[in-house]
Amino acid sequence: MPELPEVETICRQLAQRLVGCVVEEVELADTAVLLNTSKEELTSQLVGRGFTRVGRRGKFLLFLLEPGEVWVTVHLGMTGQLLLQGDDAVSHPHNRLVLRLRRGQCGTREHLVFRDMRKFGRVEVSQGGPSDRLRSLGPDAWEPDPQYDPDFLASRLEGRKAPIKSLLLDQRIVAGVGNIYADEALFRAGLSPLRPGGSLSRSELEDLCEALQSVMAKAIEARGCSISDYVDTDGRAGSMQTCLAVYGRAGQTCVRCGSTLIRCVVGGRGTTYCPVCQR
DNA sequence: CCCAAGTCCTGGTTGC
DNA sequence: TGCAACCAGGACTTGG
Repeated sequence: MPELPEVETICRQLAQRLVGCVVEEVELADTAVLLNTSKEELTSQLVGRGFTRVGRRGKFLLFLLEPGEVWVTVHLGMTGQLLLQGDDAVSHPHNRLVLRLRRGQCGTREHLVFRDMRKFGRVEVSQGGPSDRLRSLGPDAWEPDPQYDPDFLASRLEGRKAPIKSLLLDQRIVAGVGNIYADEALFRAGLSPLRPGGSLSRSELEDLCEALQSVMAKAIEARGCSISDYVDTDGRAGSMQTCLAVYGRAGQTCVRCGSTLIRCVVGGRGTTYCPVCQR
């Protein structure tokens, strides 16, 4: 389940290892991964161009290729993986797209593999800028985004009656939060996931802001959370799953007060929280 | 058979 | 009354 920390981990790896590689060949195994992009467009825009920059916005990965400012925007969906493999790359039933690359003039061969079991991931090619889908995103729920602060959160939550958990998952409000870190941040902030978004006080908003930042920072440090399918570009798991206080722990005891953690459904999403610590 | 996930879409409701 | 904003729920996908 790639959320902001998992995508950031992948982004950092690819920024180091993908820049300087030129696309030699495109192997598309499933046209359904393409969004607003034809198979012909994918090939003609990528072959012969080189990666010059790798970035992230929310849960989206952004790749800039030159010459001609060609952008590739990737969303990993639920189970998407981006793997960087050498000549030992092998075919796999869930490989959707493979870019065969060459590093430098006569350098080594690499393969950038987009693998996705559940088929929710998407790849989009565009010129002059990344995907239009980025336009509706709120600021990243993480420190480096200067727009992200309690004031902004307050303005977006004012008057909202939907549960705060659902609003945190709305990428138009803040970007990068998924089901795992929404539950974890609400636990850290001592807030019930069921609270109407507009009912949070100023100090509660500050706590929530701080909780999101601290949980994101810790998860990035742990190189992500490997609950089900997530791995980094080398296929290695992260370690954040061992640090989770509530997600996946329904029926177990609260690490803070010892009460039994409750599971319920909020906005159609499984939600775990402590009925004593979170009010 | 149902569950999990993230995003998009739809249809119904609320509030100005 | 009309309209936009809001909210809930379903579709999509497939292995466990």
